[in-house]
Amino acid sequence: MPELPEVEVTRRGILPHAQGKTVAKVKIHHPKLRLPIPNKIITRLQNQKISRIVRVGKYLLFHTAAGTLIFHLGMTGYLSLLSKTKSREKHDHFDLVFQDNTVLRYHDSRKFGLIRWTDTDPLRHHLLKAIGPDPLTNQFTGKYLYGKSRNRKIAVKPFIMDAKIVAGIGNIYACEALFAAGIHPATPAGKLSEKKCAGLVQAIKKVLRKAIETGTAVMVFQPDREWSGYFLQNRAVYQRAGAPCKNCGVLIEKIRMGQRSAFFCGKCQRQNV
DNA sequence: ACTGGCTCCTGAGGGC
DNA sequence: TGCCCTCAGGAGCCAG
Repeated sequence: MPELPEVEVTRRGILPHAQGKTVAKVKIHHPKLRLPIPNKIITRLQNQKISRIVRVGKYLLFHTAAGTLIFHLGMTGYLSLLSKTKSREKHDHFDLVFQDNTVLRYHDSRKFGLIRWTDTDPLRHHLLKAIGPDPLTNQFTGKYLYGKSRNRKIAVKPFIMDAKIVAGIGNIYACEALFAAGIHPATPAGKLSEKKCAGLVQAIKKVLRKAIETGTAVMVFQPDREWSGYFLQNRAVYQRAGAPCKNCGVLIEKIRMGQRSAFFCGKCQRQNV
């Protein structure tokens, strides 16, 4: 599952190969995603230059003079750079063919991804307008999180996974950040002190930055090499149920919260806030 | 205003 | 070896 760090490493990887290039052709192979890929992008993107590629949460925005292509990789989506037309495989949905014949290809087996187009400001697009700040920006502070969490009874884990609060924190990094901050995932969000909120925000930024650094160092994104890296190598709790906590040795627990699994150390992560 | 549950989809993995 | 069942999960949407 591409989480925010994977999306950011994808952005950095494709940047030198896609930004500044002009789209010669758009090919929609399988339009069916979470929403169908709109046909209008074929004409809208043709002959447009990709001026900037920006990330907001887990969304990637490809800006052109005519409008913006909005990408979300969903659960299983990834982008590949191909030096020339390579034979298509199952679940290849979409190609951006640049004037120099390089191809940016979108692959997504579970079809949870999303490709949208907007002629106007993408931040006013209905998918993005209600979204909270990106966690790596200066708008995401302890004070902000403290203010948003007042009177909220929801558990802190689903709270920080709510895109309206903060954009793009998925299950893996929610678990990892809560471990790093020493907060039990079931703690009601409204019970967190201002200090705990500050610590949680710092933990979120830290685990995300570390994953981005690791991924950037590990992944060499170049034509004909497919992007497929998920940075699970240094996880402290995620999918480690039954294994000893790296901090205290107590066995990591797994509980079901809503529709998601939460992993945590019952000794290092407390509800006394 | 909040909260929890449903839904889309397919590959992986476990059990037998 | 192979079949079948269950599960995982981002996030928008909807009902209570």
